Amino acid sequence: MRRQPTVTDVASVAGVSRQTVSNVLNTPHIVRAETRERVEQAIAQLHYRPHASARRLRTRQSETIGVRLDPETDGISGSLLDRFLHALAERAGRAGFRVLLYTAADEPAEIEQFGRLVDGADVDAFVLTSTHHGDTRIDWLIEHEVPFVTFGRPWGVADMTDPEHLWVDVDGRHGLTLATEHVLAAGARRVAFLGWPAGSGTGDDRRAGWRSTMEARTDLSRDELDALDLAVEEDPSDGGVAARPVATIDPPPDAIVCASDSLALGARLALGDRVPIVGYDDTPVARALGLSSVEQRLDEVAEGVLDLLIGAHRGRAGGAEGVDDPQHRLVKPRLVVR
Amino acid sequence: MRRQPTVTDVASVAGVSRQTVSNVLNTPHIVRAETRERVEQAIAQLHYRPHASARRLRTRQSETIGVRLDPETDGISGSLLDRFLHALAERAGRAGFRVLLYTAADEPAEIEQFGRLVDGADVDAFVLTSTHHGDTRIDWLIEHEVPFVTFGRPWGVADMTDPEHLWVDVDGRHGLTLATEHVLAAGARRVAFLGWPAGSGTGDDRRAGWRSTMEARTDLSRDELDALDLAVEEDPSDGGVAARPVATIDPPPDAIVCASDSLALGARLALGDRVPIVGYDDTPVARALGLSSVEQRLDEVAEGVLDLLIGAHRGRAGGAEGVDDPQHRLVKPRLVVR
DNA sequence: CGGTGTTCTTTGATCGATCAAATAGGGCGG
DNA sequence: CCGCCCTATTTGATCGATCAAAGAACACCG
Repeated sequence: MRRQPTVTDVASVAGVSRQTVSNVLNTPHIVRAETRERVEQAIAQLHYRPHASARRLRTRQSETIGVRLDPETDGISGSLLDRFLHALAERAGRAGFRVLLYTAADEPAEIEQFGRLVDGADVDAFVLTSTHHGDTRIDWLIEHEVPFVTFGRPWGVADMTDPEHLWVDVDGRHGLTLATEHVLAAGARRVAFLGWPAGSGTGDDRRAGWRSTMEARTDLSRDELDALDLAVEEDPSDGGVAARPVATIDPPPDAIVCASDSLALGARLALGDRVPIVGYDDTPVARALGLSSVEQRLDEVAEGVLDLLIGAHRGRAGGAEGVDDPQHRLVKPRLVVR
Repeated sequence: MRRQPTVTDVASVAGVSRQTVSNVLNTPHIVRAETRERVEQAIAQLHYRPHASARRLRTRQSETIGVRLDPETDGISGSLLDRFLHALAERAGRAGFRVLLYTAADEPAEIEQFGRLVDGADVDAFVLTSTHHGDTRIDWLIEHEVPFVTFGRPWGVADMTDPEHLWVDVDGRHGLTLATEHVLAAGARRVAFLGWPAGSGTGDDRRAGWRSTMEARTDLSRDELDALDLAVEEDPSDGGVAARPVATIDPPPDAIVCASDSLALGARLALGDRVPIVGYDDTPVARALGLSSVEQRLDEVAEGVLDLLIGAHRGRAGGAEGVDDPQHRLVKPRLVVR
């Protein structure tokens, strides 16, 4: 590893000054075309690459996004974060950003990390993935004016439209509408929903998608719907036992739409392939079982996250033109039919 | 975000010079205890944190490890990388290192990334995860003297003991020995192996574990063993169809040990729970199905990777004392019994 | 008391880039 | 031909830390 060339080296080869080289890299339009070309040749000839740390020291921007890697590796949906990360890293790379990982055991530890990463100019924005109501991390970030975007809506009522809190989320309600309409169109009438107990924002949102579709498209009574609405506590290591209740619905439902692939797997183990089942997340499990599943468009989520972040980063909120709510974005999921 | 305090601020509060503050942070033992204490108080009082980019510019070390996020999100074992990453990020954090993600569509693109990240002083070492025989990335890194460690052995014969190529891997052979002995101890005699076609280093290694155990512990003939040795091409989206051949073994085996949880899922779908099945990787799928599975100790792998990297980083190879081969480390997996 | 180490601390230079302000080179109207 | 403006380029200072070497303080000895 011999010494890297610097702007000064490039400058002397091109017969210009340091600053002109810098201008070619950062504000090419102010450099005369002919000069620019000479500099670019010198850059190519020397294989010059700017020294990122030096630039960051001066500009006070790291162009790096911090993402916490969740400790939760249990649950079949674990690979979701993985896919999201991949989409994020890829798009970030294209936009000239890097993604730095960090871990933290709990919220105070994570806030400690925020401080370290921000003060050290390692990171200039964060993406939070597992947010919850009353999240102290969000308060800290807002208070310290550190840009951030969350993947996931804040389910507290007032927070949802807070313009300081940028978020991107997937429209789970719409996802379950798609799933439910799909099985209805295939001839089912009594479609059951297998989800989690009320109280989780995400779960309730998905349930609402099923319920509203059933109300609109079928003539089932309120009681009949209640009987088809199953809520189970999920335990990733129970071998699908939690989903057993689906087998007790009497008479058996024509189809089942689930709030997760993990629940879908449980239903599949309890019922075999007699009843059509639709999962949620389109994980490898759904693929392996040949189940239809609602796919979260993680690439679009990642794109949204970056749009919002770059918008905020540039001082103004919002990215794409013509979007009604430039601080928040709801991505429509897609049904993968198998 | 008001101006961060700098070493100079700390110095003036503590009544010492910049360099003394720097010494307190980097080489505390050369500072007199009394002075050190005063400086530490000033640091705490001002909430001073060193500016990482400034330090990196001067020291030419980023204390950051680059890891590529694999595009392959298919396959049930997808979450493996996720778990590895988490373990790596966590341990790296403790050792004062950061983990930077990058993506690349193919090998040339990845090598391009190497250049960018190294020249920009963003990263000073890499961890490679999906290596293959004749990997050009490895040649590049060795040629450019960039430290790296691979998770996974190079299966080429000569490469395996190359002292320039540090690697950590999991002893898959041992894993299948554990799995096979487990089902034998439970009373099985004719234990089948469900794996991939010969040619993949990892797959052959696992097969060898099964085969050698069967040869040592049972009186089955060579032909009988061949009949129990199944190799199938795996396609993550086939709904477990690839594994169907397990149902055709005649007479049916007493148990099946698999080269992956994904294959185990296929076997499970083909055979139901009549036959004990042992998977590999201990993914959420195995947990959900209640299957025993061989667990790769990813935390130990991550630890090994860091040991080797830090060793190489400090100029001498190797980490822990008393390890016979300081450039390579083989982690013993563990059988999770369910 | 001067010389000679030791130990601890300070000073000046530097890493590689960008910022801010100054300078050169035209073009053009008066 | 001068003055003015505009554009393209250069110069000096700076970001926040560490390196290398010089300086101060003190003890010990002949």
